[in-house]
Amino acid sequence: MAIEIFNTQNRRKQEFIPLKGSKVGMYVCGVTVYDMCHIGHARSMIVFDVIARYLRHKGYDLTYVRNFTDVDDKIIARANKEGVSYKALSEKYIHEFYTDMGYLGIEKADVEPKASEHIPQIIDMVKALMDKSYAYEANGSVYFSVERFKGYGKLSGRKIDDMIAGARVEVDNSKRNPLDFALWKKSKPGEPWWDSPWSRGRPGWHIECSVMSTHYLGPTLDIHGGGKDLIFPHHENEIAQSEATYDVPFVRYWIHNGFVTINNDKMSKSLGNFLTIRELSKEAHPEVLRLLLLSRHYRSPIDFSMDTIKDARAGLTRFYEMLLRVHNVPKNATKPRLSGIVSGFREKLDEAMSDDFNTARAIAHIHELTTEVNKLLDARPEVAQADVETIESAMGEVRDILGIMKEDPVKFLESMKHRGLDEIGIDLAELEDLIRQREQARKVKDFKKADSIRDELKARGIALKDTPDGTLWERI
RNA sequence: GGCGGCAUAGCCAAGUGGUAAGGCGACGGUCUGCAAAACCGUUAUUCACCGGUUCGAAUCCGGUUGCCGCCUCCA
Repeated sequence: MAIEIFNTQNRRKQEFIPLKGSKVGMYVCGVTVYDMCHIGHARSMIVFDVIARYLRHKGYDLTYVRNFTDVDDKIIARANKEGVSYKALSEKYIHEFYTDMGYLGIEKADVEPKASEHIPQIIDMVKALMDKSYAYEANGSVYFSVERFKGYGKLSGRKIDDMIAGARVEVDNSKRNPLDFALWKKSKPGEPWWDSPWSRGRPGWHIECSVMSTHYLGPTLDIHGGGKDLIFPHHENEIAQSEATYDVPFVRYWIHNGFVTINNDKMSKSLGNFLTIRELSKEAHPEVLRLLLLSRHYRSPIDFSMDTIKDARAGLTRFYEMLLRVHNVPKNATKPRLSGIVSGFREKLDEAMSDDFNTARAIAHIHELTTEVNKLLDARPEVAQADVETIESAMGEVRDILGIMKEDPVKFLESMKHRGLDEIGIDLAELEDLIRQREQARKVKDFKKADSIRDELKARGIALKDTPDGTLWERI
């Protein structure tokens, strides 16, 4: 099934046709490494991780490039404040980034370039823009002239005149037009610098992405992604720089993900509603976070709360319990029972994902699959040996595309239980003792005592279930 | 002020012209000592509001209201 992608450029879904057959080049704006990553970064990384996984699953030969911005005003400011070099600071947070990505199960990109390691290429591109009169020098800095680039504003749907009329453009006397942006910044004392024809300075923010993307993927990218907030000015400026330099379309498909909000507000430090991935890793299993962040379409805002975590946890538990059930049921069936259900599921999964990476619909299909399998096993609790492989292969597909269902069901369900136990402050030995007491009471039909133990545990957040194999517990 | 987005049941949420997916919750049932889990059934004649186009609209167009984002660093 052909993939359709919603292209920010024209706000329509379009069939995905790469420039060079099955070879696909995708560039995603990574992070500026001056602080810990938050849940908003997690969403963006997960969204593009899933897009990369799906493209590969569909057989595309993908080259995925995701950069680190490791020289920039915020990094320098923070490094100076902490009395360390910009390099030491950025390296520290790159390390933290990898820790978080590892936790979330996000695959590495094929190339992860750093701005500071591409200074010669950046200088070359600035030179080229100077030569073509798209850029000018002023006081040792170099600016891009937005008026010289005829398509300026085409991605974000803005007009230069309208923006100048707006009250919030910065005033900078060295610029010819307030919207012009720095390609090269002359460094102040105490800031990192590199020699250039214009000054000892450092690159502007936007130029690094134009340089590194084309350096690794060529002048036209199939896909360029990032958060919605990057549409203007960052991506608009990238288009201007790149198309002015190479005279070919910069990007075929622009993909932008929506924000994560908390109580419907964008996360920001000033609002104090900032949740880091590190903090969350104590609260939630990584697959729960992935499921939560993939449960809404990537372009919509997603609101984050303890309730939505709980929903995601319940959903994931349901999937693993179904999987475990298939494993545990007798393998006596003479004919496979799950093949029809599973092949239907795989088709629907592909249909959902090919429709602009609709992970929300894909997840709904996993729920439907779960219901159908449970129904079948309720009617007759047995499968054929082949059914185990069938369900495993379907879950393997889910794992490859969405990055969930990677764990052994027994281990997952156990870890969820124990994670919950710590949170509500119940000691495992105490719990097991209470369960034993209740078993004894039930044996002698002292249901009053049995029920009171169950009620007590329920009040403390533990639900018991009696099965033919004994009493099981789980957190409510 | 300019540009853009969103408004679907108690909650989360899919759905861009063909007669409202999925999950959570709630209620009834099967099962159970009773429960839980699982399964079955019920839970939006209707998609913020008002007009219009159409044989037909949650979906397209115009307007109104509310919320949000971008225009300054931002995933």
